[in-house]
Amino acid sequence: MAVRASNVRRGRQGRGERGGERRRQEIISKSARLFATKGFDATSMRDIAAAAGLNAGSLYYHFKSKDELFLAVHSAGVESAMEAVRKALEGLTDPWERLEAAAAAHASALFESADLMIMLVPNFPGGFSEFRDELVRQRDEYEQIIRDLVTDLDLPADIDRDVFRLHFLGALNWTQTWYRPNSRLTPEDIGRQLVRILRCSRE
Amino acid sequence: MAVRASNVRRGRQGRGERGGERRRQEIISKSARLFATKGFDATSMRDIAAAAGLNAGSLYYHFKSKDELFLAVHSAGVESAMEAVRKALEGLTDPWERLEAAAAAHASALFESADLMIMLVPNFPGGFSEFRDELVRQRDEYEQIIRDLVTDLDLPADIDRDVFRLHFLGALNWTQTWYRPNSRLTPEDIGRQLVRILRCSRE
DNA sequence: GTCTATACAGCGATAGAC
DNA sequence: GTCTATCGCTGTATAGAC
Repeated sequence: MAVRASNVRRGRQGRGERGGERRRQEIISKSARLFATKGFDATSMRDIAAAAGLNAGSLYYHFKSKDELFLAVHSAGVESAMEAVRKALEGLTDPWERLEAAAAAHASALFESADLMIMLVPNFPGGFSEFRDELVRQRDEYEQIIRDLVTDLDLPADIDRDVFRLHFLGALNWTQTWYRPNSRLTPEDIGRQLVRILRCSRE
Repeated sequence: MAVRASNVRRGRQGRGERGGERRRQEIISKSARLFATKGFDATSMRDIAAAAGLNAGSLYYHFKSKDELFLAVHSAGVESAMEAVRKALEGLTDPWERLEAAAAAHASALFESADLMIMLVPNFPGGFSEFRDELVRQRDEYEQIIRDLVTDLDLPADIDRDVFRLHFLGALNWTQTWYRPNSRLTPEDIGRQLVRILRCSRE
């Protein structure tokens, strides 16, 4: 049975969670950046330890395996994206405006929000049998938000809403592959452009 | 200096290329499937050897390194996609019709064309300093075809054609992540739907 | 909670027989 | 052209001192 996302691996230490939790967050953050840059397989625990200023063995005090660390990173990334999108939607009522705000927030989260991304997870690492369900569950929760946005859209009858949503998220996530900062466009611009492309001349 | 794509690693054996070339193709094909399924790093030369019915060491008669094998797979994938798209464009003149045909061909190639895909290559494997330029060159050659298609489109002035192309290819390539055969839609359907979404009410 | 040291598996690649 | 055997290295993960 899958674990609740936010409660994954908590409370190992007796009660002194003050500094330990910060350390844990630091590891997650550094791992996220490395996973996103080099890929999961190409990132070694030694790399992560070096980035976080620990020795390799010490990581295993906080996470009992590399896969579990990945799960924590994924969880943090999804949660951060959900929060960003929810916040961006506040007060907006026009369906296309809402989609545009979500696209901008998603794109932005992909690159800027601290270091947590991995929305993508093109193919989940290796076997991963134990955590696969939990990863899928996390992603589905986020996708539901987008699904609702698409439902509210006024689309021609011959457009499949599922395909629309998947292409929408696909284009967005793929930006990871080609977008580099210090371009003339910000991530927000990229997201908004996408919605303008999808929206076309409609009002 | 980079090697010509099609001539990469040819003519090792004296002149008996009859069976050897078939073997080589078989290895490329099986590798492509494995790379696409498990990722480059997670696929070992032993995996490939097993899939191709060889022993691990024998692979190095055909390819002098794993990176070089990847290059060959990538090259075959791009060339196959280019051919499919070029063929699909034959005789078509309407810009949106041409884009739709290209999308269908691209999506189809991603899943069906033998087993060569890896259009994607989200981030090229590891260091790859030696082959990187050649990989980028191969991809650029294909992207130029799409670029030309987008140039011919009649788009509103506020739509950036580069962003349009990248989102278009992004959505298409991302299908790899979610599409599974025996869905109610074929890859061609997915591609055509995408163009219909982009096209919207425009004519 | 972090360190050092290390076990042990799996990788890419090579050598040499056939 | 393929096999077997193996080298050297790097990876994850663990044990035990501090």
